[in-house]
Amino acid sequence: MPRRHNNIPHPRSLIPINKSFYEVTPLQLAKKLVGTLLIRDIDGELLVARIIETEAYGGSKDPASHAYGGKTERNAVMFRSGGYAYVYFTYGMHFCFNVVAGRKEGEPGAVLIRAAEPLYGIDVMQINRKKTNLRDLLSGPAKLCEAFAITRDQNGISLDGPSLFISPGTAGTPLKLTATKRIGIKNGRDKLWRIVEKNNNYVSVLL
DNA sequence: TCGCAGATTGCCT
DNA sequence: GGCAATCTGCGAA
Repeated sequence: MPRRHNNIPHPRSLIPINKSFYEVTPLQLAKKLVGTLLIRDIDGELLVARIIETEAYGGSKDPASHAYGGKTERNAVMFRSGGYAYVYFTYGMHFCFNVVAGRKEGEPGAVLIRAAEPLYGIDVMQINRKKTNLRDLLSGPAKLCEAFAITRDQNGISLDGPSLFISPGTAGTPLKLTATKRIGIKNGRDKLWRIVEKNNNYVSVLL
């Protein structure tokens, strides 16, 4: 059972975070995004989850980033200013959802949303995932996309609603974060750019 | 609980 | 043609 969050407002009252929130470096944004709420509205069906694990990519020189080596059609969204969704397809069957970071157009950077804690619309997530186990519902970037029905169609959209946006949630409350090495990459392994919320009962298995 | 193999498309060299 | 910011099922311990 996920623990309860009594301090979280009703989902219908959630509003998108200001664009300026995203106008920082990828690493800074990766830390800021932990504890915020990801909201998805699919034809009136509301899904809400609390982000608990992220990874930073990009900056000026990061060999693990899709933007390393220059701009292509695939990674073009990463070169925009902050606050856009960068969704890519990988391993022939999975989508991954990123939040573009940065103030200036032309400087690539993004934060991969790796895991979240389901709060509202759990039944819809279970249907989308074809799984009922709560612990496995959003415990990975591709799982999260499947549960939230995020596909190529969401690539490049602005994260200020209404179908997909991020809300402050418990942001501002002090959180205990752990920085570790990033998962599933070949280059740039030295960087501790994976951010995980510590002492989270729901996701402690991921550490 | 842990580790490994297989799935399967498209991007980039 | 190689390989990827992954997940799942299965078998072993």
